[in-house]
Amino acid sequence: MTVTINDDLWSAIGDPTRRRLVDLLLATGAGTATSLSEQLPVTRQAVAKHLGVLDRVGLVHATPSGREKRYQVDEAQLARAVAQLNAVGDAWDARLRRIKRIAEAIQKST
Amino acid sequence: MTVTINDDLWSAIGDPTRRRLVDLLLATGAGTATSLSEQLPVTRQAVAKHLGVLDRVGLVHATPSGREKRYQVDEAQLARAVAQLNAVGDAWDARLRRIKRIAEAIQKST
DNA sequence: ACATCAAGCAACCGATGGTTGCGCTTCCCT
DNA sequence: AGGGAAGCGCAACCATCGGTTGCTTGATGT
Repeated sequence: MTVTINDDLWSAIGDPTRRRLVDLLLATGAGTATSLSEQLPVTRQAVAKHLGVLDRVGLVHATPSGREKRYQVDEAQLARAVAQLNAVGDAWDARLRRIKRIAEAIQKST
Repeated sequence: MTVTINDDLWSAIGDPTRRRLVDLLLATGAGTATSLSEQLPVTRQAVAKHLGVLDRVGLVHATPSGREKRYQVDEAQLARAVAQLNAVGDAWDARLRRIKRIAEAIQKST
């Protein structure tokens, strides 16, 4: 039984830089492309692109304020993403436990 | 507190096709590039490449047998990957709950 | 012995993560 | 009020990656 997941959402958080971006936004509450890029080993433009894809999948949400553009995490969408992570993790975990159980049963019967 | 994770392992399971590959291998126990490609919407060569990266990060393990090359999941490594999924999920979940708690406290105090 | 099936190269293509460089708007400071 | 600095957006470019097609090579089974 394959877990049905939204590939867009998953691959959004599949990128390590974007994951760190989400981490930073969660830690500081909000940030701009420039402020975030100062705490990451990539340029502002790269951060801006990542914020773009995070925005597109709804994980993050921007509010322009003068010459700045503050981003912050969309909590509901992030919760959905976490749920998907858990779903896949649980499914694989169940498979692993089942395999182990069968393996033990075989071992016992020999 | 950022969760320390192995980016290689994560981005290995970040790709949707590779995730389905792992699913298939878990479901059927083992498979070759050819047999797996028959159950996926991609060519054998694409599957072979994916099996290559899964092999490189140790999520999967090949045993050549004649002209075939049977792959199967490395359970220990997959367990480690699942643990990382859970770690990130838990960290974000904790953050979300904390934000919600603070938000409620602020609301109450106004 | 020979056709067949599985795997391995190699070249190519589009998308993506990253960079540099430039221009434009908004702010702030004297 | 004017002008430099700050922040953003756009464009071109490059390397890597997921995917394809085409061909070769090696084991299998009649």
